[in-house]
Amino acid sequence: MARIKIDKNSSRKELILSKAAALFREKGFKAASMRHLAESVGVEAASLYNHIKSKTELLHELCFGVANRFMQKMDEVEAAKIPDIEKIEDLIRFHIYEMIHHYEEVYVCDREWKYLADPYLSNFQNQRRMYRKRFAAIIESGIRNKSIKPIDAPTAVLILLHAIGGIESWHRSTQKIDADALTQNMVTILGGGLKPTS
Amino acid sequence: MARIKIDKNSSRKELILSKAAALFREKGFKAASMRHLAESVGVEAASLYNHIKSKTELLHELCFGVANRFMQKMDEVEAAKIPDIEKIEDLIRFHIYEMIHHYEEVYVCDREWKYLADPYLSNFQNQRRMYRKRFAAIIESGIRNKSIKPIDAPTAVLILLHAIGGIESWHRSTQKIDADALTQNMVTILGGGLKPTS
DNA sequence: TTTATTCGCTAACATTCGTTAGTATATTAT
DNA sequence: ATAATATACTAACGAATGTTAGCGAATAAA
Repeated sequence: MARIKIDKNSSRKELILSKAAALFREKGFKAASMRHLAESVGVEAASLYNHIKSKTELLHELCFGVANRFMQKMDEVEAAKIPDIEKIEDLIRFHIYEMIHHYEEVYVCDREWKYLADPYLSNFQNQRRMYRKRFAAIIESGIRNKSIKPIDAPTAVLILLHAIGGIESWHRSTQKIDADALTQNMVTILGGGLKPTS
Repeated sequence: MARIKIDKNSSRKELILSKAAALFREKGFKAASMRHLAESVGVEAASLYNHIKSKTELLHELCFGVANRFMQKMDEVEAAKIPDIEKIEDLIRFHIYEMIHHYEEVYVCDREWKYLADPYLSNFQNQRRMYRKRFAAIIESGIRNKSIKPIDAPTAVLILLHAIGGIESWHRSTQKIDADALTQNMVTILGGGLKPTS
């Protein structure tokens, strides 16, 4: 009956959350069972409920943890006094950074949010819609001042966000180039597709 | 005890397959139950088994149906005597076309293949790896003859494929631009990111 | 040291799952 | 009309699921 081991600065709940992120990412939320999660934590399934309220709560916390970070970044970028194209590249770099350094949570947030229960589900969807609108607004501003090609902004946002989601494949790839090179390549290709062919 | 209604040129199994695609897309493979599927077909769950072998078989057929179409297209494109950049745009257009016109199956193939059981799983993963390799080879050829920017080809493939997967969001969007415009926008952005800034 | 609290355990629960067996009805072939 | 086949039904199965109750051990507070 050994207790869950914890480092300082991380509660038992946080340990469970991080194991849950890894498991949900690997198996998918529905396929991941509390008994699997318990095993990966090193404990019996029932014991988890001394720390968490439900399986869904884990998903809530993971999804909103990620969503909040992205919203905060968007606040910063909007407030910054830099050209639109730099704002976009800044956001792209942030997405890539998050995808690389908080891989499991970001992936889960991206692919498993549909299993959230209302009212969290609607809430999450609204946040996501809002984020994309704000992203598109930056692109549209760039189009108006001719620093970005005249394209359909929502489509561009869609492409950018999903393209970055593709790092998932990179992350599991065996022969991966280093993270900086990856970032540079992505910014080149994605940014290059936006700039006008002068 | 009314039988499943079928149009000519489509067997009962094909009807079940198409309903399964829609259901797996909406709920995810694990969350979609045979009882849900039965309901959407208009029949009791057990009755499905007069037409199919198992739930997993449905996933097999959906995934490999899609995968085979893409492989065949790749054969054609490789054999065509056109510039590399056109090959790539051709593939991009094909991906977009498939995503728009066979939305449910392509989406399921893209996101739910991990629930395939071996040996289908390994088989599918191999095909996928192979497809990307061939795609990357075209890009590398384009780089060698200077018609494409010197970028990391596998990264570019990753971006292209996932970007197109983003049409999923477009498909469910309320205010969607028309399909041709979407295609043109995507080709502009993605193709533009590859061409050298002359 | 005693007391209170945190936490992990076993056992069990009600559901839901994919699937099978067995039977009855509808359609097709003879 | 009769026989054969295809297909839908009800009922039930064993397994797996998320979760709760209740008990004892470990830790922290007094």
